[in-house]
Amino acid sequence: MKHSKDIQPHCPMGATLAILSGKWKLLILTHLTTGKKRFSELQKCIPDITQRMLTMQLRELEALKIIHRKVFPVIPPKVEYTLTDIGFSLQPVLNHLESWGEHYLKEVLTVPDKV
Amino acid sequence: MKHSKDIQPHCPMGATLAILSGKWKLLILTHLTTGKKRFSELQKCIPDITQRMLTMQLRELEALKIIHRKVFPVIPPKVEYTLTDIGFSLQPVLNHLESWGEHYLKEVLTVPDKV
DNA sequence: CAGAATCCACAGCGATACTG
DNA sequence: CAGTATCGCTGTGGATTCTG
Repeated sequence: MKHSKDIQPHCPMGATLAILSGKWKLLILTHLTTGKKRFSELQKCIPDITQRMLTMQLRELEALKIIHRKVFPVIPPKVEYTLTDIGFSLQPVLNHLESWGEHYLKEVLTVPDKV
Repeated sequence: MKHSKDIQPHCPMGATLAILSGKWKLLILTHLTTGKKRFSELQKCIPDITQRMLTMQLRELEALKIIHRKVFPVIPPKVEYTLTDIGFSLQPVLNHLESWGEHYLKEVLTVPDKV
């Protein structure tokens, strides 16, 4: 059991977490739900990410079959990223995560936090 | 923006992820959904975790108001951990995550992975 | 344009020993 | 029993430079 990236077929949670872990995957996924994006477009959407990280996370997501990478053999290079079917099926999950997050923040910020 | 632990009130996703990140939080949460547990009980439930890590993750979850820590001032010490209301509200989210994970694993393992 | 390669800092996690 | 304290490894992510 080296790190959390190892996906065991027996552990759905581990698989899910492997997909959601990483600092930028959520952002990338979110932006891809609005349609296909080129590498440079993603960079604009997520200004703080470096090329290196964007590349790495995209490759991971590709290996996990969450996104598809379409390379156009042209000069200058052009690559388009799209969600796969499985990738799209993540959307409701992400929404659920987000709506819970809102609920959580509201609750926690409401509680007077008695020390 | 140092690391992903920093929760911004504006980002529900970030909050949610901060809660789910960490190697053991899911396990701990899962075990606590079945009722209150003492420190030593959690250790038995999760044999591979070290005291240090168990302590750390529990403290994080406590700070995030996901669990409650009840200390009994007795000798020997006794501490009970329970889920807070917000902690309990996480359950459906976790189930959703898990069921998607199952779906995902089934799909991905099915696809012949054409290279 | 879309990356690959290299170098590096630091957070996460683990092992072990000690304590009220 | 339920923790601290200390040490160290390793992986993740960042900055920068180079390329087809």
